[in-house]
Amino acid sequence: MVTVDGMALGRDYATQECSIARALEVVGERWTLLVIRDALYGVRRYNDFLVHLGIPRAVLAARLQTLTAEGILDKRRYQESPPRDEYVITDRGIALWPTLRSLGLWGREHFGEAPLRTFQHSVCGTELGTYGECPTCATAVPVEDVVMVPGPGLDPDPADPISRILLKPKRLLEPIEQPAAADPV
Amino acid sequence: MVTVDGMALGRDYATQECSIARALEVVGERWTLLVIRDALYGVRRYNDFLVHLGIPRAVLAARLQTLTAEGILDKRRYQESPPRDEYVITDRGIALWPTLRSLGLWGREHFGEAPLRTFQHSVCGTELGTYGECPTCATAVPVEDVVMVPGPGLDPDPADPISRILLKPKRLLEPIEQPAAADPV
DNA sequence: GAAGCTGATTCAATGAATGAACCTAGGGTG
DNA sequence: CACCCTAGGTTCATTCATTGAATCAGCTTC
Repeated sequence: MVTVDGMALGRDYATQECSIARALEVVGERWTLLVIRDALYGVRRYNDFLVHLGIPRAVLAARLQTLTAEGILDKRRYQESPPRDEYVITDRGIALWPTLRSLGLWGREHFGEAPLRTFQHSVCGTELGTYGECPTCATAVPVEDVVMVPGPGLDPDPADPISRILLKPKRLLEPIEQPAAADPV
Repeated sequence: MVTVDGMALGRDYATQECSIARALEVVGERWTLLVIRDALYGVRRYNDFLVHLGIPRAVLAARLQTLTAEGILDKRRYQESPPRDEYVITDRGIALWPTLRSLGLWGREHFGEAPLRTFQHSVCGTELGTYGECPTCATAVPVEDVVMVPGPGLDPDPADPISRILLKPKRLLEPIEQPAAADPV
């Protein structure tokens, strides 16, 4: 019975007086930032996260709950019969875009061979800078004005349906289109 | 086959074709980003990381080894007798500054009460923007021109000596001054 | 030669992640 | 009604990572 309410010593970064440590307590767990990335891409449903991330179900359920509790995702009912919920990213989650943008750019520059996806300003088509700004327009670009454009490094025939949908250019935050009916090729 | 040897399936984010996932495979483990943060603050020695982070020794050793192998830290000898090594952040590690800056700002804005530290452009004193740029000078600020200034939210009498040194304003990357001799109060 | 500093490694106990199986509630079809 | 399907989970045994304490090794100073 070593239970301590909230956060126990040794399990978090409690001794760190630092906003970075604070942030990492919220989004620093395994899978969490990838869930937020997917939410920015427009993924909203349990099953879509599941197949796109290849995450264990138990971990996904735990992360969705934590992120909802932290105000990063918003769990909302999108149909009543049968009752179905979706997880929509909030402003607090959207505010992580500069972090994810710069992290992705770092990964691409230092570890990527071919650019997998580029992110462009929908107004002018310029690729975004390090933190998600537009070098051409010299302004911060609202996340809803960012277009994700798949690059040549992507697998042209991925296994899961969400990756297949993400092969087409797409605005961030825009919900991914659900396949209307089973219509096998 | 996107497999990179050294990473086993299921333990990493191998199925993710994404630069963010790639980056998180390198810096996404527990403690790793805090080690890099400390390295940016000028921490270089095993013992300084140890006492400042409150990290288990085994984990610190593992992280330092991984980060050195990934080219984020550079292990170099700083004295021969007795042989002593220090871990100095590389350009690849410095390139993570925008990520850490935006993550810290997010943590402060959404979870922090009082600003713990501010980061200013040494040339003009302006607080940096989201990704570490200077709004006044309208330029990207090299990390060595960033001054970390402690804020009012910090514990004025922290336990470990590194935190005590970090109570004074200090340029990033500049190595922390080692206490010359034991001089107890 | 005893003690100290630095930079580690080893080890038992705990906690988290994984993957497979199972569960629930509501629909749709025959 | 029986049956299968889908969406969104929970449960559980196994594996893996983290933790904190103890120990170690090289070198120096007293």
